[in-house]
Amino acid sequence: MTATKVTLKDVAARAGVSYQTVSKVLNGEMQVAPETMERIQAAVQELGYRPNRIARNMRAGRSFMIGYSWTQTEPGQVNHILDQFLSSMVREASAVGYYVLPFPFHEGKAQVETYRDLIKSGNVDGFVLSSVNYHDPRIQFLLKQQFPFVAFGRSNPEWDFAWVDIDGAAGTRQAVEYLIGRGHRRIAILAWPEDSRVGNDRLQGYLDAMQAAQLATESSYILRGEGTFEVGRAMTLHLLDLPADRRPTAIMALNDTMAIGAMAAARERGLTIGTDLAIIGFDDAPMAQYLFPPLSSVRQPIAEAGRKCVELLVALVEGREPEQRHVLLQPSLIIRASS
Amino acid sequence: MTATKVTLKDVAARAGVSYQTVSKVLNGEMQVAPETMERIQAAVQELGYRPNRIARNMRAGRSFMIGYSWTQTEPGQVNHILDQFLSSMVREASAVGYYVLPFPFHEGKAQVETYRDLIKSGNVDGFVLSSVNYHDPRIQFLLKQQFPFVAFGRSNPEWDFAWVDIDGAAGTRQAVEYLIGRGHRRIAILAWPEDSRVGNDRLQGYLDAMQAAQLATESSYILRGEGTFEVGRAMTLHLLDLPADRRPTAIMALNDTMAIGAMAAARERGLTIGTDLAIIGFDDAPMAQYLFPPLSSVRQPIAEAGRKCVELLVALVEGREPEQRHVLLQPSLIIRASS
DNA sequence: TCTCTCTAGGCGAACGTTCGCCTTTATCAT
DNA sequence: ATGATAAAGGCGAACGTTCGCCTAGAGAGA
Repeated sequence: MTATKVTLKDVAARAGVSYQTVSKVLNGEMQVAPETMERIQAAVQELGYRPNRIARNMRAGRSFMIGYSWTQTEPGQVNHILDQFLSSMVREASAVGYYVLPFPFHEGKAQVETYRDLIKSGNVDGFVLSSVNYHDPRIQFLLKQQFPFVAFGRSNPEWDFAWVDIDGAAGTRQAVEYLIGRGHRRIAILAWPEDSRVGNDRLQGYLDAMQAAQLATESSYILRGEGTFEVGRAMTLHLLDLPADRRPTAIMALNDTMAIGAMAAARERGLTIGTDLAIIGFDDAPMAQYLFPPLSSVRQPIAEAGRKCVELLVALVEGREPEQRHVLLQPSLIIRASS
Repeated sequence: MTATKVTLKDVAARAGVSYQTVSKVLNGEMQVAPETMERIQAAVQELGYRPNRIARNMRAGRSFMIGYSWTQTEPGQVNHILDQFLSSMVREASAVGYYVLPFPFHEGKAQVETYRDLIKSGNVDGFVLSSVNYHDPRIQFLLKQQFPFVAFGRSNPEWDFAWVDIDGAAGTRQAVEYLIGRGHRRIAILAWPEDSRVGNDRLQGYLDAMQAAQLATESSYILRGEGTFEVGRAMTLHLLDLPADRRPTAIMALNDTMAIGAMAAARERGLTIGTDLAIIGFDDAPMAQYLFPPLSSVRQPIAEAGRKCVELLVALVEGREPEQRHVLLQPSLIIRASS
C-alpha cells in the first residue's frame, strides 16, 4: 500500500528477523519456525512486498529477457503473424519467469551490431530470430559467439542450431493434393525468388505432390517473383493468356497476397473463381475468409511456434538439453469457396 | 571479443586508472588528461566494453522500461495495428534510452494486479495503455497510485490524465462529408454499442456531418452492434430491405470488418458496390486496397500515435512537464472504388 | 556430564554501476 | 615565499538481492 519501494529490509524489520532470512524463506531455501513463517508472510502481505527484479537479476548475473526483433512490413502489407506470435511468446515466457524484449530492427551491418550490443550490455539471455533466410548473418554471429538463440525458420542445412519451423512443403503438398483430388491436372504455382528459403520449401511440396501423382511439372507453370499483389496478378494474367488447352485450371500461391492478386486477375478475365479457376493461398490471413469468394488457404500454427521457440530457448539458456533441437510443425489446409 | 563479461574494472585495469574514473569519463562527467582519455577509449574498444544495463538500472533505482500490453484478437480478427504501433514505440523508446516491455494481457481483476506487480517489482517506469474505454480500471488504479502512464485513447472526461488519441469523429465526419458531396442523402452508419467510447466518438462525426448538411439523422439509419463481419452483413441486409425510397445509398462503417460484411450483403442483393451503394470503412486495414472493389477507408496515423505515447510517457517519467498532455491526431480519408 | 547433531537464523560479501567527497599536484596572483 | 584555486583522479558507499558459511541454543545419546 505504501507508495515508496518496499524492500527485504522493510519486511525483515517488521517480522523481526534478518533480511537474508526473509529472502531464504520466500525462496523456500530454509526451514523456520511456523510462527516466524507467519510473521514474515504477514509482513509481506501488509507491506505488499514484491522482490525487486533488477536487483535479483543483478545478483543472478543475467536478465531473464529474451530478445526479439521483427522486420516491420511496408505500409500496405500485413503482419498478421506478429500478434499471435508475440502474444504466445510473451505468455509462455512469463509462465517460466522470463520477459520478451522487443528491440528495433536494423538493416545491414548495423543489425548484427545491435545483437552484439544487447549481449554485451547483458540486456538479454537469448534471442528468438524471425525472418530467417539462407546465410543469415545473425545466425553466423550467434553461433560464433556461442550465445543461446532459437530461429523461427530454417537456414543453411550445414549449420547446426536450434530451430522451430512450419513444414511449408507439407502445407503446399496438402493443398496441391487436394487440387489433384478435385480433378485438376494443370496446376500452376506462384512462387518466390530462389533465394527464399521459405519459398523453396513451400515450392518443394508442390513438386512432390505433382510427382507423386505422376503429373509433369512444366516450367511454364512455375512462376517466381516477389510475393505481392501486383506480382501475383501479373503472373496470373500471364497464365490465363496461355492457349486454352494449356491454361491452368488451378493456381497455388505461396502467400495470400499473391492469391488475392490472382483473384483480381481472374476477375479481370471474367472467370468465376472456384469454378473456372481454383485458387489456394498460404498463410490464412484473417481477411481470407471475408474475400469474395472466401479464399482457401494453408493455416500455420503460429501460436504454437511462438510457444515452442520460447520453450526451446529457455532450455538452452538454462543449460538444459532440450528434448528436441528442431521442431517442425504441421500447417493445415482450410478449404473455402475459392477452390 | 572476449566471451566473458567485460566490466568497468577490466577497462580500468587496462587503462591504468580507477574504475570509477572510467565510469565518469564515459559519462562525460569528468575532465581527464587527453592521454588518459585515449587510454580509456582504447581499452573500451579493445575489450568491447558495454555498460551493464542491469547494474546501471540498479544504481539508478529504475528500469528504463515501458510496460505495454494489448488484447489479443480472436482468431479470424486482425490486429494490423500492433505491428506499426509497437514498432514505432520500440524505435522511439530506444532513441531515448528506453525499452518496451510487453506483458501478458489478463482479463478481469487479474489485470490490475498485473499492473500492480510490475510496479512493485520495479519492472517498469511507466505504462502505455491500449484498448482504453470508459471507466477503465487500469486508469483508475494508476491515477490512485500516481504512477506514470499514457493512454492511447480517451476515457471518462472527468479524469485527468495524459492521452494520445486519434480524432475518430473527424475521420467519420470527413468520410460522410465526402459522401454528401457526392450527392448522397440517405447515408446509414454501422456503429458500435453505446458502451464503446471509440464508437461513440466516431459516430459523433457522422451526426455532425449530417447536421451540418441539414440532413435528418434518422434512427433507422443508425445501427449498433459488435464490429464483426457477420453483424455488418446482417445490418446491411436489413438496410437494403427497406422500401426503395428509404433505402440508403451510402453506408459508413466504423471499421473495415463491418464494411466488408456490408460489401458481402450488397453483393448478395446484386448491387454494384460504388455505383448502387457506396461503402466506406474505417481503419484502412492493409487488405482494404485489395478487396473487390477496393474499399475506401479512414486511415489512422498509428505510428505517429506510438511515437507520441512514448514521448509523452518519458517526459512524465522523468518529471519533465510535457508540452501537451493531450494529443489528438488527425486521420485521413482514403478514397477507393467502393465509394 | 560431555559431546554430537540438528534446528533456526544471523552475517558478510558480492553482482556492476554511479555518486559524492576527498587528495594530490601544478598553477597563479599577491 | 605563500596561500588560494583549479585540474586530474582516487576512494568508499550504496542500490536490493542471493549465496555460502557461521553460531547459539536445544535435545539426545553415551
